[in-house]
Amino acid sequence: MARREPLTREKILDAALEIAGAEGLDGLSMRRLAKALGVEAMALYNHVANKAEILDGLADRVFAQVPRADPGQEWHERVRTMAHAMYRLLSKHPVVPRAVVTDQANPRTLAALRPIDDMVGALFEAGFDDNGVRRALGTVNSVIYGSLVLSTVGFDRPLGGSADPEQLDVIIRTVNPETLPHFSRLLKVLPGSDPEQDFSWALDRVIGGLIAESERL
Amino acid sequence: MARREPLTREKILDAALEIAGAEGLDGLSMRRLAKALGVEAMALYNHVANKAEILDGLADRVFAQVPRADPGQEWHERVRTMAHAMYRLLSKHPVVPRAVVTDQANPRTLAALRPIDDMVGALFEAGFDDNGVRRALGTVNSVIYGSLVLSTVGFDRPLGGSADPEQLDVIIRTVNPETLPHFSRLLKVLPGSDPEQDFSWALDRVIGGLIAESERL
DNA sequence: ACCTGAACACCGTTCAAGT
DNA sequence: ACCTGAACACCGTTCAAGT
Repeated sequence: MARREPLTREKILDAALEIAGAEGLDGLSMRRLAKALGVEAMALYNHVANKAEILDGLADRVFAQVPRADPGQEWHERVRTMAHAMYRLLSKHPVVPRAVVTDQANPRTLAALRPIDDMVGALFEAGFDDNGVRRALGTVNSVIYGSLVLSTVGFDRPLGGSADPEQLDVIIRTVNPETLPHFSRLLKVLPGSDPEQDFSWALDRVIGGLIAESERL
Repeated sequence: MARREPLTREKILDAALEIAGAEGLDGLSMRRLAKALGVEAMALYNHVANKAEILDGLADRVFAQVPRADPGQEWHERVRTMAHAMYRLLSKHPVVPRAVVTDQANPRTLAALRPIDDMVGALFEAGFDDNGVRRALGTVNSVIYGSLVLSTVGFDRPLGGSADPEQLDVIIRTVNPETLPHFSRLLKVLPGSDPEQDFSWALDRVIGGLIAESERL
């Protein structure tokens, strides 16, 4: 009846990542997590301070998987490669961007901050000054996180999205081409879209803008 | 002892916007809202179906305040003006972008969709085809929502931000210039930044990218 | 028509008690 | 050292009952 091995922080994070993957951030509760580990909720507090520490741990794990940039590449190639890697990893674990943008997770281990440091390094190499790098980093981060959170929401794939074709159909009949002519035209091409490809397009527009700006320095 | 006037949907939304403004999305509960209105929580259900309908109502109200675009302006001026107006309104009511990106709100009244329709119209005028408009809209939306949610989070203003200078100080001592050289250099210019100005810069980079793309069509 | 009380099925977290 | 039971202060929502 006794557990063979006692609980550990690592086992808790393993289970948390799995539950969050299957049931989303809202499905990840201390009680639900404890049940998956065959334990009472309060046992978790022997290994983590609170729920925030668990979410930080998940974020740390995911960010730590972003590969180092190749220093041989040009700065804008490095930015593109890293932004892509972050997007792909975070889209595999949507709980992390969701926790980050709602301020529930705030990764701060060295491994988690390393990718940001590399990205900042690339932007300094582009010739931006301190404030320029802050703005450029903010721009890239906005596109990464904005794309991630909006792609899991009925918004830029508005009011239904490809996830629920039946509801989309209702919207198509609801949105009147007389009152919302452009938007209703757009509804036709929302189902067929690939979020990662659209992110890639957005990122290229942003990096194009950064290159143009860096050439004026 | 009796309330002079009975509860209405409008009064509920007024109170909800005020509570959310003062205490954030997490502070806005049905029980808390009812208390502010001098009523029991269950009374709210006579006027709204559920909490989601309240959040939709808040989003509808805010989006409905975005002014129409001036059809005399060039398409990219219209996109810039509208994106700015949306950013400024949404930053005044942070509960709305937060509810949108977490899928708790999904505005769908005509008044709320009108600004998007205008934006889509401007992008069609730029010469993009259906899929191009979808990607361009996604790019602009990502920057708007990404900037909004990250500016209220300890992230692009990382690990503390200007909101808590004491914690920022701790981070500056924690982030070792030996291990995170670029990032630690950036920490110095995070406190002095203005989120709206940084958004404006990001938006100009994006619109620059869209203009360049439209000229290749 | 509108509101309330009691209840259901949940939360995160604390604390004393058990082994 | 690690885990549990009971409790506290919350959630959103339903439903029968009151006026």
